[in-house]
Amino acid sequence: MEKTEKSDFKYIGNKLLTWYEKNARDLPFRQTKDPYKIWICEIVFQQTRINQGLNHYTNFIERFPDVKTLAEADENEVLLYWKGLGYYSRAINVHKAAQQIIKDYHGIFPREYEEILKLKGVGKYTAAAVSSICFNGRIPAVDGNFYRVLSRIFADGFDISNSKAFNYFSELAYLILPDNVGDFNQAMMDLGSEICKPKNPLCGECPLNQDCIAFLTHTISQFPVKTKKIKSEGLKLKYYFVHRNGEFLVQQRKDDFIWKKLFEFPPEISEALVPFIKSVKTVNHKLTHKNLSIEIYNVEVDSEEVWKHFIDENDYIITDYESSNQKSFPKPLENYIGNYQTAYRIL
DNA sequence: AAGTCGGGGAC
DNA sequence: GTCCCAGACTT
Repeated sequence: MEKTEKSDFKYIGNKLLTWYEKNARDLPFRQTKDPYKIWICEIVFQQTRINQGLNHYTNFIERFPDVKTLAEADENEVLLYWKGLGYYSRAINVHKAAQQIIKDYHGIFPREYEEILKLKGVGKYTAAAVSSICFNGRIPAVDGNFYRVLSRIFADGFDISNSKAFNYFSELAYLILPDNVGDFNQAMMDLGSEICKPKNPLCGECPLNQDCIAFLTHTISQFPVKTKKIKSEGLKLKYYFVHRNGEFLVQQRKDDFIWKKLFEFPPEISEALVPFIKSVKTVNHKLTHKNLSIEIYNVEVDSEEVWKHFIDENDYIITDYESSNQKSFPKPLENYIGNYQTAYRIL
């Protein structure tokens, strides 16, 4: 059996580039090769749809326009700009990486793939993306789009949930890799999100449909192959919204679990203080969006004396509706605060 | 090699 | 409801 030469399928990559010249999405980060901006963009859009993260990206770049500004910023302010995006370790890591660039690279963004890879929160995908887009690195930025597009083009049944999928589909990507790898990587993103979609792909409009084995054999629905993952058990959380005269108590989470370093309401209150609270209302916030249910006890404290007890005997932080905007809360709690603020102002 | 981390949109 | 998204990190 003759070994397949890499150049045999390179025309596919070139055909994709031709399509990309006419059909590239007009996105803010497409007009720059500043490695800082491309890096931030890649981090923001990890596991995140473009429409969902665009405002965050724009605001983040506006507030932290370069490595130095980001490195010198306070971590909580970085988290504030990440509010609502999810995967908050990305914000923590991106902040650390900026300091890493100042310390280890004299503030100059590293050009080599291996060096970029050393940055906190930067994995093989992101390193490849920055390297190819900003420094002409010849490395495919293999992500979920690559898995899907390549498995269809080659009608390849390799399980994309397999840990080895990254290496496997990297090999396939090299088969079709054209000269302009930076544009190629972005073209694969656009093709994957606009044409070669997970469900109901628009094969009729696909520039590669005559090169796609799955399309030609009418087996598109069979690719990619992905084994199902067992979903974890639902998470139940309980909070006390302890408030008085428009002020309420919060504390900051650790970084070892969900919602890293975000602010939350007290998850418990001391038994001794229970008799002194004015009223307790249970509000069932059915934030079951995933498998998450949150129970919030609305605790209004009547006397100044008891209120001070709460503060003195715990490490809670007093905040109010106005200044809570300067802290990053999990989305469900942010919604709760917003709703309660409305009610408070009306009453 | 498997689990985990958020939130939103499509279906 | 389920699935998926410009993945990386931990164990």
